Amino acid sequence: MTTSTALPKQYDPSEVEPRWLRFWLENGFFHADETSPTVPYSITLPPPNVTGSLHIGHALGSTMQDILIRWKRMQGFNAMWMPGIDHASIAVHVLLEKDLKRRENKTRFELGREEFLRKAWAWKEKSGNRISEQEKLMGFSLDWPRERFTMDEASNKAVLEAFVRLYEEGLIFRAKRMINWDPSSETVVSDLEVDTVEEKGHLWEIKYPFVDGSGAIVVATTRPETMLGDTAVAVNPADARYSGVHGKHVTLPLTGRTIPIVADPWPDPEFGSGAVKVTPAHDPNDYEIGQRHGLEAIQVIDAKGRICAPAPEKYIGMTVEQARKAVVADLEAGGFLGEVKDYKVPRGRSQRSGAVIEPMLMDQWWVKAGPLAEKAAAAVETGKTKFVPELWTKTYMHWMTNIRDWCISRQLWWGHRIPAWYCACGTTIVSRDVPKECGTCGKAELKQDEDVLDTWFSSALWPFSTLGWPEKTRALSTFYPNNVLVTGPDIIFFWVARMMMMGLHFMGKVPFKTVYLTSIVTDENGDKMSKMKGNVIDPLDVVYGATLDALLARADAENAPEAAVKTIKKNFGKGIPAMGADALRFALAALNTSGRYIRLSIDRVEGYRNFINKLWNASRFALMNLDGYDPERFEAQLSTSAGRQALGMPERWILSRLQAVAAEVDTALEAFRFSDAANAIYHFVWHELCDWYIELAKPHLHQTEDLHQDPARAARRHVVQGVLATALETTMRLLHPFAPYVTEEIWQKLPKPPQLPGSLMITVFPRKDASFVDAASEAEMKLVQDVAVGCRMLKATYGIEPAKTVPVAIRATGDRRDMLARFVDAIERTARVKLQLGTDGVDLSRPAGKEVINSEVEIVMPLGQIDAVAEQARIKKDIGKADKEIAGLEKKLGNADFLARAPEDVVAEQRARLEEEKARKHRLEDALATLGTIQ
RNA sequence: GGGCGAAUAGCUCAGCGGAAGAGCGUCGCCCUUACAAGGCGGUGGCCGCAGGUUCGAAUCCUGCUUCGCCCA
Repeated sequence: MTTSTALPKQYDPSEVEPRWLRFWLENGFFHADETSPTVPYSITLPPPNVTGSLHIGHALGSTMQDILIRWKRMQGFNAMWMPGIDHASIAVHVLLEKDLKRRENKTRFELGREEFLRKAWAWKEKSGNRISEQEKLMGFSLDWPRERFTMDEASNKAVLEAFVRLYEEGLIFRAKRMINWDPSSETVVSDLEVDTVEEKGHLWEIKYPFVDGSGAIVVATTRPETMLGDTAVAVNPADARYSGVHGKHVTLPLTGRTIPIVADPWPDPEFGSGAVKVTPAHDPNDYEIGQRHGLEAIQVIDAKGRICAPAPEKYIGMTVEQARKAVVADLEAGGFLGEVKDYKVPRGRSQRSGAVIEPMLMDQWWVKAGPLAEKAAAAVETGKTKFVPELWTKTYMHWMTNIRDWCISRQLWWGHRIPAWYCACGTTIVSRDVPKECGTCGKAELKQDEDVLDTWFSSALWPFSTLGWPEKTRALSTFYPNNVLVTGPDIIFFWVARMMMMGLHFMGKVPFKTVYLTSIVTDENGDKMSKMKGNVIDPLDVVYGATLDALLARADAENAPEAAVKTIKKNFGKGIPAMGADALRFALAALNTSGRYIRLSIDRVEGYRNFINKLWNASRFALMNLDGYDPERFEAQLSTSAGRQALGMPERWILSRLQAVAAEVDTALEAFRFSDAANAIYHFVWHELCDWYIELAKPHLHQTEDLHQDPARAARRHVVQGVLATALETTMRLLHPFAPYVTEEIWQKLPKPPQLPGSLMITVFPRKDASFVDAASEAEMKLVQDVAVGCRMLKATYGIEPAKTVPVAIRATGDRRDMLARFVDAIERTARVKLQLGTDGVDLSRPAGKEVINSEVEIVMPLGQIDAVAEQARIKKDIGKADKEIAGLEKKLGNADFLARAPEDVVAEQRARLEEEKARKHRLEDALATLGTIQ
């Protein structure tokens, strides 16, 4: 019979997802009320970078957050998930400047600050909206009315407040120190934004002649051009070769400058000649040496990375590369050049622009990190904030205890402008508002600092600035601290550490109680995904599908290299089929084990799409067979013990299993073991509910003409309908945080008691109900399954079609025989056999397949013909296995130490196993013997 | 150079002191009226190597080998 609930055979996410997304948004289910008296549970989404679109790393982290948020929301918590976008100062600069160069062949300086910022805001508008849109499509239940941007007015207010307070407390200061300079973007970058890579270079030896004409000292360097700024030569005081030269002076070639030789522990006698040139203005180690010896720091490289005065006229204006060649040529011409060797040179490169970093001495703004780090380290040490997986604690602690001051000023335009003003009289004013006049000299002509703050400065305030800080808002008191932060381990230093420092400083409390670090998503070969490589999997392509042409067109628009195009053709030759958001989300959860990487491929997602489809079809089956089902009547029946007794074994079994799964999911999620939770549901749905329960339910669900004349059958049918509907309904709740769309769709269609809320996402998350746990039914079902599988195996072994029903006899003893007697129909149904208990009437001398289930149960399947040799081989193999087991157990039990020292229950267990295994072997030998008499 | 980790089925990974597991793949047989995005069954492991602790080690300890990552 057909009903109006007939569903398509294949689940179609594209039809389902938009409907429920709209429904959830229109009903405001994602929004949390800060005045609610219920217990809060809050997470702040790591704000995606405005330069990009949602990538697979976001999809992973955000899916885990949504799982937590939806789970806790269903558990009755006041769950709030804070959305937002990050302004990504330097990344936007790199992107816009590149674009500017290509389209208009201009630099940002030619365009001007105002016009550049206009472009940046336009970019933000477009890109920011796209990211939010993508997050919605993934089904993320973010609290959209609260959405924020790290450069909006409220954030700016927070940034000003934080800066001024830290300045007043002496924790922000301005100082001339060695910094990392990116000459391509013309800005400082922090230590963390510089990657040191070994590149091919040379080691040059240069002779610096002694002033007194007594020869020359040889120094080794990888950067000869910096010699223009040398102010000393350093040798190790322990280096006997140079003991006579301390305090002597040399003439610096090409400049004629006289510089001293100093004794300092830094030079490694093993390196080069053992003597090094010292350029305090352009090398961090040299700067240290300079500090120790009071050396002058002479800057010879300017902000654009070009040689500048006081270097000799001829080099001024050259790039570093050009100057290196020129200097080396001139040294050689002057006879100053010694040996030149190939050498691997460690070189700093900007993570963002890729430019070679120039260490420079400059005036910049700094955060004094020491005192802040001390508290941040203590908070983790005392367990106020925990890292999951725990091993990241070490990474965090190591950095916190070796903290360096944080350079926060950037010579960029897109960002929070530093709230500092300078007066010609030399006064610096740091203020929340634009100051009208100089407090020292009264002059009104004040100039604001041109620079902006490091993006991470505003990000560090994010967990509380998003909740209204510095105002004392209700939202802040309700949702701070957050319960969890979910982010990647790559930004522990950049972000997690700094939120800890700022949160503790300004709020007096840690910003989050747990930090869950996600794995890194790689391609199926374990390579990091990158557009340059062409191995990226775009989450929305997986959700909606993409043709190869579409993928190639995009790669082309992004100027992807040839190799990337090749990889795309290879990896996605047939394009990407549409998987739906649920399949991707579930895949990410199921693959998210505690390893550091998740190897994702389309095939893996496809497997989980099949799972979603399986669930869909199980529900479809149920809905086709639930006519006449009355949820209230069934609920009433379950609430009485008499009603419970009326449940059949399979019903009690599946409800018992359901409790186990609910418990597993709960404990797994508590421990952030997303894959365990997902796999528990997967296994339950596929291998218990579908493979067994539904199969056993089928005969009882069958609608027949005489049903109304057979009250017992009708009652039985109703019970089975109820259990099936209940199991599915509970499964939808359990699965909802992982796969919100399909579960909502199915749940809405399922018949259920009327008092439930209007959406699955606001129902109650299942808890294990011990009253449904039924060990006896689980044991009985195990026996049914073992026997059914044994029958299927025999059928498969003898090439009998699975669909064909054949007679089998079961030899069973003791209570097993009684048990089996009760479940004959179940075995017949699931194994497709005609079952006879006992071997009466079976001619045991005729050919038969035999399978020993355990010491008490054996299957005998009479056959017309039998390949006795093959069957003997099969049984012998099984005997071999039993022999091995027996030998191992006997050895163990023959060990007096084992008997004396192992716990009693373990010994008893091993003894029981040995007995069981011996009996099983006996049966197998019988089977083998009978087989020998056939023929 | 310093630190952190990983080596288990063909692949990806669970298990972390008392019977070697899952998913995917692979190989058979099946369009059995929920699902071929499916069903049924099978195959497949010196748990990296060498020592040690223990009655008992994939699991704890030490060393080695090989691969990652972070910091200098």
